[in-house]
Amino acid sequence: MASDNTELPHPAREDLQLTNVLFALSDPERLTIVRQLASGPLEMAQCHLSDPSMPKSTKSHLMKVLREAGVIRNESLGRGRRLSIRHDDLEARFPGLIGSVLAASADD
Amino acid sequence: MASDNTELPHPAREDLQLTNVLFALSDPERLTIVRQLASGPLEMAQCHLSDPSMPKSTKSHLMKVLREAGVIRNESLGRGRRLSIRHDDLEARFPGLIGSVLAASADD
DNA sequence: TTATTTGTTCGAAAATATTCGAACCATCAG
DNA sequence: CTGATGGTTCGAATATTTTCGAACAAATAA
Repeated sequence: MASDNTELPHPAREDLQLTNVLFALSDPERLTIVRQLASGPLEMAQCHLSDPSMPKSTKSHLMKVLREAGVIRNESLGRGRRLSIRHDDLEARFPGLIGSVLAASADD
Repeated sequence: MASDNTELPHPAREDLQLTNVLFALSDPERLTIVRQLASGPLEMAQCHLSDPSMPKSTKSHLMKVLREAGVIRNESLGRGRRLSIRHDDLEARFPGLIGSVLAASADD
């Protein structure tokens, strides 16, 4: 095959926009996702939402917003997806930001 | 007069929600406002937006979102309004957050 | 091959946010 | 009092997000 159809587009580090990142993190459901990824990469199927009955298309959309903002990485892995926080890129562009958000969201 | 009609409601420190704060900061125009307040309180009339022709009702609405999220304080002062960042409250609830946002937004 | 698991994408409906004029209110100057 | 300045609030139009079913696609299991 000529191209890998399963890889999704990710913004380059230098294209990350602070307001996009803040917006992506400003939704409780999306923040829940990011918190689960804080301790390390996770397969999407193991990443649970507050509402377990949420349709997969909605879950996919939440991931899309986070990915397009540059908050998470979404790679094809076997049958599913491997999700991870783009720590290095976020830290390089917005030092301390993701850390303070995660720390603040810890005590809820 | 029995009550001061000119004072607007502000959420208490313990009621500040991280996602509300992130959302308020996720708009470029609102972030511009907050950046101007970073160096100290400002009278609203001296707080300029990127678009100088923006109607005052729109400007007032931007301030409302920031105030209701608990990011800024909006007090009546003489004929106008005195705006300030709620540094202490933000720092108490979300340590380091506002600082990293301001630092990240500095180099744009 | 066929079926199952795991997700993405599309399109339309519903929910939210934004924008802005008009009306209104308070303060200060004259 | 009258007018000018500085701002809030309301309502309606517009724009953006969110939600979710249906259709599709890739990888694995049987």
